[in-house]
This record gives sequence, C-alpha cells and structure tokens, in this order.
Amino acid sequence: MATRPASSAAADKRRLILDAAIRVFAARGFNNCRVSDIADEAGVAYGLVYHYFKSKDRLLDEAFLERWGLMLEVIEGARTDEALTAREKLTKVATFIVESYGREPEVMQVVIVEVTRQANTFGRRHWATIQDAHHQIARIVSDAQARGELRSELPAEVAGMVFYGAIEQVLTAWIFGLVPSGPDDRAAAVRDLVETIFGGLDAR
Amino acid sequence: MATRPASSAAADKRRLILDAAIRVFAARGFNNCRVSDIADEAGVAYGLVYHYFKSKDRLLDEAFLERWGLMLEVIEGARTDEALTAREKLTKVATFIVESYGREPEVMQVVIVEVTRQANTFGRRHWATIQDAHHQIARIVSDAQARGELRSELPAEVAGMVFYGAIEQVLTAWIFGLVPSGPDDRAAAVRDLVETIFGGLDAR
Amino acid sequence: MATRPASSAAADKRRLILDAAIRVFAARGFNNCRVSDIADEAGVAYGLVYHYFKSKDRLLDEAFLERWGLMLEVIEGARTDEALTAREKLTKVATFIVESYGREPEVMQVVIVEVTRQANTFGRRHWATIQDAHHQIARIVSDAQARGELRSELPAEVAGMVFYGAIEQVLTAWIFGLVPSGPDDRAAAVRDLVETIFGGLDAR
Amino acid sequence: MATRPASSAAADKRRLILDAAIRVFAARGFNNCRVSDIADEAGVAYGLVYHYFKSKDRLLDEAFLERWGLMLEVIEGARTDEALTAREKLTKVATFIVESYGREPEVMQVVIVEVTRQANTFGRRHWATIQDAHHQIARIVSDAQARGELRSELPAEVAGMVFYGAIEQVLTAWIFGLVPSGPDDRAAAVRDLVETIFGGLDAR
DNA sequence: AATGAATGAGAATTCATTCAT
DNA sequence: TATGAATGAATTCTCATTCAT
Repeated sequence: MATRPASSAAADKRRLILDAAIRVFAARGFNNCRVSDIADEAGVAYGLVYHYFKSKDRLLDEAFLERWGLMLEVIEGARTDEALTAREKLTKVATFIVESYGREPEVMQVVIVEVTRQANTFGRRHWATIQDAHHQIARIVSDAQARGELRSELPAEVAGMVFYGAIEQVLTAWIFGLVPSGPDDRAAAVRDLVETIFGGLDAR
Repeated sequence: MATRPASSAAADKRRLILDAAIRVFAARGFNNCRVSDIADEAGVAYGLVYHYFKSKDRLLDEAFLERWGLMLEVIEGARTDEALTAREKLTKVATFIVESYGREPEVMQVVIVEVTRQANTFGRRHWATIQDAHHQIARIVSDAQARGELRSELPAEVAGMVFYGAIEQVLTAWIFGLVPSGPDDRAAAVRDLVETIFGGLDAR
Repeated sequence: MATRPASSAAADKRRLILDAAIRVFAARGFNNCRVSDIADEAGVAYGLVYHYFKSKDRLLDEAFLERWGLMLEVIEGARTDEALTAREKLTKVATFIVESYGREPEVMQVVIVEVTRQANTFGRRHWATIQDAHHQIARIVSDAQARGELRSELPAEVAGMVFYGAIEQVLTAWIFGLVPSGPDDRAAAVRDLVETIFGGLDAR
Repeated sequence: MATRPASSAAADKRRLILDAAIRVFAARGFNNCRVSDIADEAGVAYGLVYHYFKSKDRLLDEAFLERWGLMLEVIEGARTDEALTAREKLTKVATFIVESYGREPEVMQVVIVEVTRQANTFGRRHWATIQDAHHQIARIVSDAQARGELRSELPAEVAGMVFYGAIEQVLTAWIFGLVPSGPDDRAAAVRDLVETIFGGLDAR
C-alpha cells in the first residue's frame, strides 16, 4: 500500500464530493439544488454522496465548520499576538477573510450566504460557533480599549459589529458580482475599511 | 369607517394574508413553511391565498417591496434635506431602520434575511431595488465629502458599506435573539453605531 | 312587460353564456378551460354561470343535445321522405352536417371533439342519443337495399359507418385547419364523399 | 434469457409502467386518471413513474408514437409494394389496424381516442405524424388512379378520408362496446368496409 | 466502495362549486 | 338576477433518502 493507503483514496473521494457540493451550493443555493446535482458535479454516482455524508445538511455543515474553524484560529491568533496593535489585528482578520474569498470565493459565499445568515436553519444551528468569532473580535477591541489604545466610550460589541458587518457587506457586493474583486480591489477594500473604522468619517 | 366601500373588505383580507405570511416567513423561514401555514395563520381557506396572490413568491416580493419602498423614501428624504449634516442624515436612516424593527420586527427580518441576503433567489431578483438604497447612502457620504464635511480620502462606497453593513449586523443580532432590542437598546445602538463610524475607533 | 317579458332577458343571458361556453370549449377544449374563461368570454360575473347552469358538465351537455337534436330531426326527416332516393337522403344529411359546420364551426367542433368521441366521459353518457343517429343512417341504407336500390350484400351498419366516419374525418381536417373549408370546399366535399361511397373507387 | 444484461431489468420496469399507463388511459381516459393509478396498476412506487418518464404527458406521447410508428411502417410497406393492387394495399392497412385492436385493444383505443382526436392537446402536438399516415393512404389511391386502376374523377384525399374515417368509426363502435369485435367480426369488418368503398353502394 | 433504481412523503397550485351580499 | 369572494379537495411533480446488487 506504499505511501497512499486505501483509506486515502476514499478520503480523496470524500473531498471531491464536498468540494463539488460547495460549488453547487454557491451556484444554485442550498435550497435550489438537488443532491444529484452534487453527484453530477463531482462525477460520482448518486448513492456515493450518501456513502460519505449522512445527509444533504451534513455537506453544508462540514463545509461551514471547516472554513469557520480556520477563521477562528486566525482570529484567535491575531487576538493573542501581543506584538500587534488592534488595528494590525483587525487588518489581519479582514485580510484573511478577504483573501479566503479571493482564493475560494465559493466557500466564503456558502459560509456567509447559506449558513451564517440563515436565521431559521443553519445559522441558528451553528450560532454558538458563529458567535465565537464575533466575541473574539469584540475582545480585540475591548482589550485595546483597556490599554488606552482605542476610545473607551464606544461599546466593544458595537465596534465589533461595525467591523464584521462591514466585511460581510463588502463580500456581499462581490458575491452579487456588482463590484470587481481582483487582488488590488481586495487589498484596497481591507485598507479602506480599516481606515474608515479606525479613523472615522469625520474630517479633523 | 361605516362608509368603507365594499372593496375595502377585500383589501383587508388581502392585508390579513400578507401580514400572516410575514409572520410565518419570519418564524419559519420562506423555505420551511407551507402555504397552508400562511392560510392557517391568517385564518382563511387555503385557496384564498391564491385568490389574492399569484404565488408564494409573490407574497415575499410584496412584503419586501412595500417596506423597502418606505425605506427608500426615508433615505432619499434624508439625503436631499439640505438642513442636515451627513451625520444627521445617516442617523435618520439608521433610526428609521432600527425603529422599523422595533415596531414590526418580523417585516424587517423577512426583508433582510429572506430577501436582501439571498444571493440566488430573491436577493438577485430585487437587486436593482436593493442597490438603490446603497447608492443613496454612498451619495450622502460623497456629497458631504465634496463639501469638506467628511474626510475625502475614503471611498464613499466603502463608507456606505460600513454603515449599512453595521446596521444589518446589529439587526442580525436582534433577530437571532442574542442581544436585547428594547427601545433604549435601539436608541443606544443608533448612537453608538453612528459615533463609531463618524468618530472612528482610534483614541485621539 | 310588452312583448318581451322579464324572463326573456334572462333567457338571453342564458343563451349568451351557453354560446360563450361553446366558443371557449372549441378554442381550448373542455378539459383545458376554466369556468371563469366562460364567464369572461360572456362578459358576465363568475357566479352567474352557476345561476343558469348547474355545472360545467351541463354546459357541454346542453350544447351537444341542442345541436344533435337538430341533426336527428334532419336525419329522420330525410329518412322518411319517400320522394327521395337513398343517395339524395344521405346527401341531405351530409349537407346539413357540413353546412352546420360552415355556419357555426365551434358548435360542430364541440359536438364531435368534446362529446361524441369521448369514450370515457361525455361520449358514453350520451351514447344512446349518438347511436340514434347512426341507426337512422343505417336504416336509410337498409331500406334502400330492401327496395333494390342499393346492393344488398353489404351490411347496412357498415355502410352507415363508412358514411358517418367519412363525414367526421372531413370535419376533423377542417377543425385542425389543414384543409380549406369555404362554401365551395364544403359543397365539393359533400359531392365527392357521396359519389365515392355510392359509386365506389373501382374503375368500371 | 439468462444472459440478459442488467439494463434490461430497468427497461422491463419502464415497459411495465408504460403498459400500465396504456391500460389506465384506456379504462379511465387520460384526463380522468391520476399518476398514482398508473403506479398502482404497475405495482410500483409513485416516484418510479417519474424516474422513467418526465411527465404524465410523456407516457401518452410514447404510447402513441410507438404504435403509430408501426402503423406508418405498415402503410408505407403496403404503398410501395408494387405487386399489390390498391384494394390489396388498403386491405393490408385496414387489417393491420383492426388486428392491432384485436391483439391490444387498449393501445389502439388510447391512440385514437386520447391522441388523434384531441384537437386541442395531443392531436395537435402530433399532427404532423398523424398526417403522415393520411397522406400515404391518399397516395395509395392517387397512384392507382394514375395507373387507371381506380376512378380518376374522385379526389384521392377524399377517398383517403373515407377509408380512414370508416376504419376509425368501426373501431369506435368496438371501443364503446356496442358491437362484437371477435376474430370473425374483425375479418368481416375489413372485408365489408373494403368492398363498400371499392365497389360502392349503388346497385349495378 | 460504488451504483442508480426504488420509495413515498411532501408542497405548490388549480379550479369547480358554494355562498353571502 | 348578479357579483365575486371564499372554500378545500384533488393532483402533478419534486427530491431527500434508502436499498439491493
């Protein structure tokens, strides 16, 4: 079995199906696609999807958890990195999200559109996990406020919402295809967004 | 009211059904409810829903358009009111949205969760209308930049996204029931959100 | 109440609806039209159709019986007219049917397409009435055979079927719009059809 | 048959469903039966009907095309067989149709009652195919007229209509169950019908 | 592991008919 | 007589999931 045991081939098949599911969910939406669309996209037989995944829901759950987990690690890493200012930390977070979209737009689209915003289904099911990210972001702000680095009169939770909501809004514009999302556009978006939130709109 | 014409009774029934649909969509989600749930909620026979509305989709379309239309009027009104500063204009917009939620949380939930964020279905169908609001908000910023009232180095579109995305994020937290949304909470949310965006996070 | 009592106005309304139903049945088919189509075509309110007719079925029943009754009278009249030869009798019958189509194609279309050929619904319900016509036609033949006017070795029932089936086939071609059905075409059709059946195809 | 490939099992199921559909259409009429009746008659699950056929319409389309295709082959074969007289050719056609009914009355009933006579639905959809048969029959006549075998003063199209209309009328009587349709009855029907049309009704 | 046939519970929509006014 | 709102049973088609091979 050399260096690639049988289970690895299986793992590859599983991956193939999950990736196909993400593309299909992004293209048609979770509620508007059929499991057979996913099998077709993956080039496997209908039943094989059910061999690897218990249900259609599970495909979306896994796609979400995988990516959101990475994001949580990045946010936590940024938050606990004492060498960084709050602005640098949030820039790091924004950059990760935006570059994730740059590399694999379908994944981020699915995560945001099909999961985090679904108040009645997946969003609620994964709410604790989603909240985790929001809390960490708020904590980046509140820690900086405690150090006197950021204004203390603003509630950290609201600041976090402004920051995260702004990123989602930018991604939404990209997802809907209304605004270019090339490498330069992405870098500019991070820069402008951070500068807006940290510097404020008011002229000095 | 004694003189209400006969057509009003019909209009009332129609209204009754549309309102019931909004409540059901908010409670279960558009994709997880049945037309019979709406009929039951309205207390009318199944077929009457189809007497007044061509399809289930149309119910959501109408709910969205009605409310978004009001919002557009308010945004346009704020934008063109020369007596107001940009901060006052955006405060007005934020207040309208937030108070709409306060009065009729289901409508705003449906508008945001079931329509504006659905990249593959309703969101795309109504995209022009949705964009209209975003453009007007950006214009409030760019007009103020032209007058030297706001910093010119920030792109107005990004500023608009930060503003609108922040409001949606706040509403999302309320919709998911994670944060109290009483009258005081709403007023505070508007104040904090506006102050954050205009003043910026940075300590002076 | 002069010469037109109130009941006459009512009778007119009834007629109006029945005629509209015939047009709609012809244009869309009994199974593919709605009662509301009939009301619209007649220019009356939905419910009025039910004031004058017990059901949608009844409309078709009446349309059929009215016309088929006329046809039966003509066939019986021809059959019992001792001054006529069998060829003249059947020419009379064919002419009546064909000219009925000429004057009111919708009625004949409805009678044939929607009633007499519906083996599972109306055709079966009215079978006795339909058969009546077929029997009379066969009798025209058998009487002539008894008189030595027509060949006796052919069963009269088959001869009748050839005659009536031929007429229906001609009407079918007209109904489907494949063949012109102007006055001259109709006269020619009767002549050719009768000559074919009486004279036979064989060269002498 | 032991070597039948796996695909045959599927083809058999498909056949099973199509045959069941034909029986149900014949017994209740296309418009008066439900897809579940077909599934029940075939002894399969509801959904399997849709696994093999796109819609209820398609079942009827296929039943019609399959049988009408056979008939077209027979008619064409008869028409181009130079060893036969026109009378022999049309006898062949009539025999095929009548014996088709003898073997599988439901199929012929469905073909005629549910398709070729439906001016507003299936009849119109398949009109070109239906016409094909009529044209070939007319051509059998006109070819014979050109050879001096049949009277030339009669239009071949009318002769064709008389012939085909007569056959349909005979089948109709059988379908409605008004006339016995045993083997002898069928043979007699063909003989009488052909003799009537070729020899004519007139006594010599 | 892999296939795709088989299952059957939905769910939207239609529309004949009834009924209150 | 006239209106059209109200009713709800009926029916097609969909599609997630299971299962035999």
